[in-house]
Amino acid sequence: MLAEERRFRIREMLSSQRTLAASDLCAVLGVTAATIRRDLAALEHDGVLVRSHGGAVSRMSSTNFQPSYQTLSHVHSTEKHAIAREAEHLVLDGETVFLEGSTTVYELACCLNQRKRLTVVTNSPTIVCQLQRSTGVTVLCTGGDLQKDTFYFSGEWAQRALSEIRLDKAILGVSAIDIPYGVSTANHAEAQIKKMIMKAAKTRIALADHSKFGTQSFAYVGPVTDIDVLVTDSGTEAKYVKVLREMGIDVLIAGATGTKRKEQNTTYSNK
Amino acid sequence: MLAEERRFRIREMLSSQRTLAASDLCAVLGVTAATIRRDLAALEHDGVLVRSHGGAVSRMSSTNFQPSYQTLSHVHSTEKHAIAREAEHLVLDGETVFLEGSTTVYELACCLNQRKRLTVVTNSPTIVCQLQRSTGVTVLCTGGDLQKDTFYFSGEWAQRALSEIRLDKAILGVSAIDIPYGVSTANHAEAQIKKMIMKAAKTRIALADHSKFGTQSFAYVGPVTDIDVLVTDSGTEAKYVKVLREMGIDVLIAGATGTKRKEQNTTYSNK
DNA sequence: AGCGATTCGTGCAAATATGTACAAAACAAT
DNA sequence: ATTGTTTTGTACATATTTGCACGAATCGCT
Repeated sequence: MLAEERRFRIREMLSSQRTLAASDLCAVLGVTAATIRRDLAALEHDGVLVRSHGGAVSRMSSTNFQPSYQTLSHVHSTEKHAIAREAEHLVLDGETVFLEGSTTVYELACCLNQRKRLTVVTNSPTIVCQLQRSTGVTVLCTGGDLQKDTFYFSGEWAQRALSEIRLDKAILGVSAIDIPYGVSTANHAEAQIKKMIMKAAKTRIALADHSKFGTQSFAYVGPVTDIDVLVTDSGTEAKYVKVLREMGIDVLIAGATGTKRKEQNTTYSNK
Repeated sequence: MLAEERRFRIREMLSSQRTLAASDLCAVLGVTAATIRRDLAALEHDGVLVRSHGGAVSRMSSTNFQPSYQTLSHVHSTEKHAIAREAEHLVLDGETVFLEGSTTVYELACCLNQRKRLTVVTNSPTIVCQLQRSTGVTVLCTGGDLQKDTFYFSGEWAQRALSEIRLDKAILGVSAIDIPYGVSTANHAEAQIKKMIMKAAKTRIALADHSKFGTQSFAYVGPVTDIDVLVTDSGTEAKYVKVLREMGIDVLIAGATGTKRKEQNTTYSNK
C-alpha cells in the first residue's frame, strides 16, 4: 500500500470518527507504530489533525478551531453537555431547525452529525464547520457580520435571511433569564437576532444552565413566555422550574448526576 | 505498445482506482520503472494525477472519493503556499476584499491574521473560522446553502449579499483556465458565485497553480480577460504567461525553483 | 506519590524508489 | 539504406520509507 493511500485512509477515518487511536491504526493499516506516528506527524504538519498521546484528534469540524470556545465551554461543561444530550431528542429527523450560536447549542450540534434528512440553519460559523461533513444534514447559514466577541453572525444580512424563513424549531442558548424581566443578553446585535429567530420558529427551545437563572443582562430579548420548551440542568432552583411550568413552559431537567465527563480532546480511544 | 496508448491506459485505470502503484504499472504494462516514472511525470504535468512516493494519485474530481478540502489541500501544496505568499502582498491594509473559498485562497487567509484594518468578505466557513480570532480583520460572510462537495456557500442568500456590495479586490481560486475558452469550474453554483464576485470587485485577482492551465471544466465563468491579476507558480508554461500578458493581464510568478517539486505531505521532518 | 504499562521520539540499517546520464532500440523521413 | 529524432532500457548514485530497538516521557491505577 502506498504511503499516500495510508494517509488518505486516515483522513477518511477522521471524517467519520473525530478521534483515532494509534494502536487501532496499526492493526487496520498493517504497519508498525513507528510508521503510524510518522504519518500522524505529517498530517499534523498539514493541519489535518492534532496529535495526542495514543492517537490523534481531527482538527476540521472540531472545537480546536477556536480556543475562545474551548475556554468558555469549560465553564459548566458537564451541565452543558447534559443539556445538549437532553435537547437532542427534541430535534426530529426531517425537521428544519435553527441552531443559534452558543456554547451549549454547539454541544448539541455535535450530536447531530449522524442524522438523516435534517435541515439546519445557523448564524454560527463554528456550527457550520462542525456539520459540514455530515452528509445527512443540509446546512444553511444566515451570513452577516462576524461579531468578534461572540463569534456569531449578525447584522443586516443575517436579519434579512431570518425574515424570509419559517422554522419547525429554533434552539437558542440564553445568557440571562429572569422571571419578571424576561430573557436578555449582553450584546444588542445578538438580542436583535434572537428576537427574529423567535418570530420565525413554530417551537422555541431555549437551553440554559442553572447559572443563568435570576440574572439580567444589557439587551432585552423578550418575555419568558416566548419560550415553549426550556432545557436546563438539575442545579436549577425548584422555584424557577415551578413558576415557569405554571406559566405554561415545558421545562426539561437534564440529569447531570454521576456522569463523570472527561475533556473531549483527551478521550481519543473511545469508539 | 505505443507510449500514447500506455498513458491512455494509465488514465483509464485512474478512473476506477484512486491510486496506482508504480510497481503494479510496470507489471501490467510490461515496461521498466524508468518508463513508468517518465509517464507519471508527464501525466502529472498535464494535471491528470499527482505523483507520490511509490506511485501516483488521481487528480480528477470524479474519481476522488471526496474532492474536498482535506483531500486536495495537500496536492501541490508547495506551489499553493508560494502562490498565497505572493498574493499576500496584493492585499493592502484598509481595503475591503473578497476571499472566495478554495484551498489556495485559504492558504492566503492564514497569512492575513495579523493585519490591521482589513475587511474580508467570504463565502467559506473555513475562512471565517480561520480569521475569527484576528482582531484587526473585520469579517463578513455571505451565508447561503452549504455545498457539501466544496464546502462553500452559494444559493440565493449568497447571491443577494454579493449583489449589494462593492469590493476593492476579489481573490478567487480557479479550477480550470484555458486561453480561448476562458475560466471554468466543476460546479454550476460555484460558477454563478464567481461571476457575481467578478462583477462586484474593482480588481480581480485569480490564483491558479500550473496544473490548472489549458484545462476546461463543466461550468463557464467568463473570459480570461475578466482577470486583472493572475498569480501562479513557476511550473506554468511560458507560452501561457506570454499570451496572458499580451492580453493585458498582470501575471505574477510565485518564486519556487522549478526543478524541485517536493510533495509537502511526504516531507514532515524538515523545519 | 509511586509504579508498571504504554507510547513517543529517533538513530540505524535494509529495502525500495527516484532522478539522470548514457547506450540501445524504434521510428520517421528523405 | 541512411540519418536524425524520439523513446526505452540499464546502471548507478542519491533519497525516501519502513521496521526494529532503546531510552525518555506519559498515562492509568493504586
